[in-house]
Amino acid sequence: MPFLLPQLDLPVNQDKILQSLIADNLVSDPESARGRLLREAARLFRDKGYERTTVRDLAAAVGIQSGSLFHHFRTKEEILKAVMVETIRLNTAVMQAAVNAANTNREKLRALISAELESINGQTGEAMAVLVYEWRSLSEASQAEVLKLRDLYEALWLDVLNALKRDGALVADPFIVRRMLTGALSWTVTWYRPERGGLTREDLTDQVIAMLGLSSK
Amino acid sequence: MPFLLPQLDLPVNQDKILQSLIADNLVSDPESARGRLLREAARLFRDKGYERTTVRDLAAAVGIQSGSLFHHFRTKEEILKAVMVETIRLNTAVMQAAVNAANTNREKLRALISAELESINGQTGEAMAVLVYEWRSLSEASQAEVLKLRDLYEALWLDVLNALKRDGALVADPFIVRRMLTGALSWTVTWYRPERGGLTREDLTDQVIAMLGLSSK
DNA sequence: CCATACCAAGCAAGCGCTTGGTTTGTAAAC
DNA sequence: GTTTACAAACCAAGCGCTTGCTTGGTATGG
Repeated sequence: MPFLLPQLDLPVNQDKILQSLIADNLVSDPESARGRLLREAARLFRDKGYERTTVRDLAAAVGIQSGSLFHHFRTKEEILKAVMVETIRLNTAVMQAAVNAANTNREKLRALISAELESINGQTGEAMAVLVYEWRSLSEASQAEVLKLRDLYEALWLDVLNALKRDGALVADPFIVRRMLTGALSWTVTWYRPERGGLTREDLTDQVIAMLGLSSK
Repeated sequence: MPFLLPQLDLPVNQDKILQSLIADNLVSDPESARGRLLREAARLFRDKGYERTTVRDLAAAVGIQSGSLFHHFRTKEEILKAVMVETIRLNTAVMQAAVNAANTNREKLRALISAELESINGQTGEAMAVLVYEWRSLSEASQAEVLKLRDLYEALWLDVLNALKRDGALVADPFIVRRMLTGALSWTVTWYRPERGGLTREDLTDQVIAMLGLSSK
């Protein structure tokens, strides 16, 4: 399957990937007016939900009047869509790089799990939570657009899981495992607090691998 | 730990449990005006989200005027809370019965997984989805109330998982496994469609057990 | 007779978004 | 090097509508 995003050098350099995407106009520069708004929007949408977040909240978060928002975006929903689209673009590129950097299928899966945990609980965490939990606030037309991008992302996982199934390392169905992992990993956003508590992201990755019965064998 | 809900006969009879809870005034009769409203509210809250669901929507769903709602509930939020509280009461009782009906710890875990999948994807599915995904729409005071009930529910899981850990059947940390399972199982509501597709609930339970490396050994 | 359940009407507040006009950054024209 | 031109970015004000909820009154069943 052809993959259109640029292939990047190893090891995974998240900042380099970001710069590349900004250059291609696929993601907004976080320091631009648009980028700052999207980051604040992601935070507000996650904290209060899309519906409870008003355009006045969004405007206040970046220090402008509510009406001025509509100079940058035609509707409030367009802001939500932009958060989702840019997030999924960035994360697909990062995950792709993580997979490329790994050698065995086991390592690839570990890289995917670790990278997704980082996506969910790191810098892009707010936006990832929005992507997962505000899905139904998007119009159907927008859902279809985002879904196409999401399919690319999911293909990364399924390739690796299918390979592990062929190897005999995985017993359960790859589709189902991926769906279970989607739920399990995205749910960490509700309870995992790496800053207070000894569990590092790598520890958590180990736990997931152990849960799947794939520990270092 | 004392458990205050009534212990019921085996095998698990969901209807009997429901009748018992209705008698104790812990859950509304689904055929009463209040019960019908709560069922419709759960459906609407899940489909459109709490915020997008208006009191006019809720009233129309049971065929009354919007103002008349406030004869039964003081605020819209009280409706959300009632949906959550009654759902968690019912499901705790059902799960408790399911655990009691099983003999080994492996069977108990299987019963819990199967029962939670039933809760999420069966009759009470709408309400369970609301319980999971509309949490932040509750005021903090209400959250604290519901949290107490949820702790009872979670204790059921942790007892079984801790026992499996002691047996050596489980490698990963019980707390983490439970949280992963919470995410994974509740996420099924977004993709699992038992009616169209060969995968039965028992099949899905098998897959989860297989994923955990606990298959019939 | 009276509480319970409801209706018809509408209020105050907040919502997304529009409008008309002003400031600001930039770059060519002189 | 100042002037002119012009679009992008923003403000102040508010419109039209929907929201959760209230009010005063009317059926209905025991």
